Amino acid sequence: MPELPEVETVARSIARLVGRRILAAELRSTRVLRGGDPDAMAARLRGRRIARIQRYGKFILVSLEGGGYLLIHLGMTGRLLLAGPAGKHTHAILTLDRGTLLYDDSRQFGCFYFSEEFPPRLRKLGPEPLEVRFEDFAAALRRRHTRIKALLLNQAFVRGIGNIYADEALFRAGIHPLAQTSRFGGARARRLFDAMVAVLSEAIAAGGSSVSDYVDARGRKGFFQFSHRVYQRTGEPCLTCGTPIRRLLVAARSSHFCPRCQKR
DNA sequence: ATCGGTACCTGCACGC
DNA sequence: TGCGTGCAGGTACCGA
Repeated sequence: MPELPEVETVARSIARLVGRRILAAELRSTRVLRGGDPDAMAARLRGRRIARIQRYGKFILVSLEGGGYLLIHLGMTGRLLLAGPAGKHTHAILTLDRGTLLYDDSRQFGCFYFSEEFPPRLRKLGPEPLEVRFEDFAAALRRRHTRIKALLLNQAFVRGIGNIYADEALFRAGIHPLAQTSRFGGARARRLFDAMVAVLSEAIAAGGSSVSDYVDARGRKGFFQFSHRVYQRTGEPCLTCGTPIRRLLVAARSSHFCPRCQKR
């Protein structure tokens, strides 16, 4: 579910937690703790005040006063909620001096764990797509030898783009998902960069895409799904030319595109 | 060092 | 009703 715009929306919806103190942590799943010991982590979280909440691509990093971090990734089905009730797939419950924070994730592809050090995983991420300079983006693009769809999904290239926004950006740029990146000239790089910035900005403004069940921390749905032009529109007419939207697998992910508007 | 495929998990929609 | 299949916003890990 959650890509950059959804995670940004969630991060904003929990921004009010800065300054709150964690009174207790109940950690139920070891899987989302990434092998950490639940009791030890709960003990490290207890009593700490939340100093800062930042988004890194699709990760949310909660910095704690006095050191230490809470690293959160929503995976495919993760939710951070400011109110209960806890359910079958609630893996973490933080009781704060005012309020509660729940982490819920049915598929358990996400994570929610305490880290003493700044998480090394975050250092391996590429730049933020809404912050990277065009010149750097274009140069990095030409250095890679792969299919553009796979590259957009590679978090070491740019961080935060997932399947929805990769497909939507490629459609807007008129680029086929199988196009080879090493052959990108300045014009195509520019179109892709502009499309990526536009689609992510618009999606953030819309509160993200609620494709099946995504909601922010206050339970509100996004509405960017109504602006999708290709994602999950297989067989429906292209909004530009009327040609039926096609679907193919790239890097084992569904890719939706218009065979007429998007050239290789 | 990069890649592309597969595994990890649960739930849902669909056809039979 | 139930069962099998395929699909789903994610990343990590395995060989080639």
